[in-house]
Amino acid sequence: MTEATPARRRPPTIHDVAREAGISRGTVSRVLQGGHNVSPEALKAVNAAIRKTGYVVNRHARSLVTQRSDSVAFLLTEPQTRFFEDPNFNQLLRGCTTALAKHDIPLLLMIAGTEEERRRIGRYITSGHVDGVLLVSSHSGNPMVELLDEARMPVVACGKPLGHTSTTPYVAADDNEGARAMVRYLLGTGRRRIATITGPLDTPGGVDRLNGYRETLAEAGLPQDPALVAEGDYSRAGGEAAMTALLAAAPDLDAVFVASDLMADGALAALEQAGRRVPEDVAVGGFDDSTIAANTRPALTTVRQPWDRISAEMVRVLQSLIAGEPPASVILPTELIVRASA
Amino acid sequence: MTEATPARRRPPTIHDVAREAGISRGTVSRVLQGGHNVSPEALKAVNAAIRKTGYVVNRHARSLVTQRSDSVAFLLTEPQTRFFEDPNFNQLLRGCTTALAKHDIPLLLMIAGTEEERRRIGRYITSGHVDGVLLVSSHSGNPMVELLDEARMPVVACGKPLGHTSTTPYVAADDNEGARAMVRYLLGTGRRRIATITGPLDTPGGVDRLNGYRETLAEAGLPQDPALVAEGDYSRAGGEAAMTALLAAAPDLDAVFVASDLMADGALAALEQAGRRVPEDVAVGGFDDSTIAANTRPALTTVRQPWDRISAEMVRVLQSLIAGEPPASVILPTELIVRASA
DNA sequence: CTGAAAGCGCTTACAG
DNA sequence: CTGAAAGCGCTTACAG
Repeated sequence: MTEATPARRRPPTIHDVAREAGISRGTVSRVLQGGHNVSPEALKAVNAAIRKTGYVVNRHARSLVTQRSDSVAFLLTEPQTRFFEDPNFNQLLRGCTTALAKHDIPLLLMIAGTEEERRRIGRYITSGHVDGVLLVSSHSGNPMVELLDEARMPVVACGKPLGHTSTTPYVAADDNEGARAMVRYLLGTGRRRIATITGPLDTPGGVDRLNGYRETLAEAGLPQDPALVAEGDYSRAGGEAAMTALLAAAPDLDAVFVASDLMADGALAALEQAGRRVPEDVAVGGFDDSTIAANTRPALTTVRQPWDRISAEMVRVLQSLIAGEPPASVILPTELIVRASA
Repeated sequence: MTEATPARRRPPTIHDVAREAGISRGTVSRVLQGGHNVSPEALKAVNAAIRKTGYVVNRHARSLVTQRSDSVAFLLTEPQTRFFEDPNFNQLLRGCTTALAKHDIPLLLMIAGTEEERRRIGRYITSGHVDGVLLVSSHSGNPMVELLDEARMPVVACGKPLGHTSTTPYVAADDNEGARAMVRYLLGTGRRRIATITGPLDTPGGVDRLNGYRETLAEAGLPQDPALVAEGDYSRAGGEAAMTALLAAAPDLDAVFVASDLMADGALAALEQAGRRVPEDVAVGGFDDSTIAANTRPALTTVRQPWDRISAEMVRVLQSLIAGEPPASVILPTELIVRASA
């Protein structure tokens, strides 16, 4: 209150740099673009002038002429609570932010929870305020997918978007093979009555992991018993409920493959409640290797999703899309992490 | 691959709207600014033209002349892993995103984990690419605080920044009173050997909650026993370790006030390990009322931080700062949530 | 390799 | 209340 607040000075412009370097603004700009067609002396003078003036490019001015925003939206379309409780979400968000930062591209976080938000965000995105979209949504029939597709927006999804005619490129872990690895491991430890708690069956992780489970049992010559399959919703409470249901339907189960760590944590609670020891009576395998996996009791044997690679690939694919290259999806291998629960 | 990709059409400009409405671009712009000094007929014609053309303002062009970016940075300066595991972080991030969205202001997520990131982000922010900063950092001596202060950047912190000469405005829950309410509650249930697991003592939540604990015991005429105080680090593992240490130092404790739910969850594990029943032998009180509080066993009695209000207030204060109003911090009341653990 | 100039899409005094 | 015009800070053909 006592000190006068000096107005923030206007930052130096390309004009200041040009004057300082004693050359034209066009040449300064050329240096900024990579220094092609610029003499070594000019290059040197400009760089010195930039350092001296503390020049930083004005992105608005640049964007106005290039018609690119050099920014990217990270768009959440899931019902809000779900994803904001999911430890995977944080890893993905952090990974994408970091990967983009390396290219000096800011990430705009957008949450399209309500219909109104969807409209506003749709308008914002399709008006050229971002160059592309990192799309996070797992449930099928997401209206944003169609909208973005029609607007010809470069989009890459996290996980294969289900229930669309459009073919949005995506990046995902190999859900099927991850599930197979886990079930093979459980079989290898002598388990024969292996149950599963799936993710929602309108999500790729729900479907593909269930298929991996089924195929592996079939290959081992084991029967498909409907009593051994329960659908969860990726929440802890959902995992607990599903486990309770499984114990009622198939009291003789000796293992359970759970399609997410969070649900597995809930399953552990249900098993404890039922007086089953883990892993002695029932082996429990999770999926994700999220931050909670090492903290469950017992610590969770699980399938690691390579979130660092997933987010890095999402950014890479999106940038290639923005550059006009044709789309391509990528599937990344998972890794079995053995701890105490199986 | 088979279909030709039509180039994205250039969006309509203010010029298209003006032509459509049969008036000048200046008047269109005035309508966009709120419609002051515009005749009802012109207003109507412009609005119709906007609808017809599907016009959306080009923010880059606008920012270029207004020298404002109409965007805000959400800046994380904590060692990355810490905050990305903290359930509070998600609530804060979601709340801020939603509150800003109502003003049509995008949130740019920035993570300043490494020294290099700090430098790059500092340059980005102080170059006018954002109008203000929502700062998340709890540990004292954060170098970004000084930097932003020198650059005269509008910034509001989540929680009082410690160890700075600058007086960055902040928004926080009433940590002291929240701790008092919990300890009073524990006293009210007859507990007399009440321990505490604090947050890091270079964070406001660490200090203020400890003070609230101490003051309440003193007011009740109880002695201050150093054996009843252990410092945690806001992590689950830290809570577990601290609880184990407390049990060794003060085996007769009958309650523990833990400065975060995550640490309380760890404390519950340690208590179970030690064969102490909760709440019969030891009452456990947490802090935050984060998403995990209802899922611990037993469910956690805790102090709710009003994250929705905190994030809404952070956005409000930041906007008033951007508008040139003088700074003001705000302290929000907490609420005691009684569940099963105490 | 370099400079002069046009233009990106807006806002905002300034006259009227 | 309205239009003409200047200008925000860049990039990019175009000549040379």
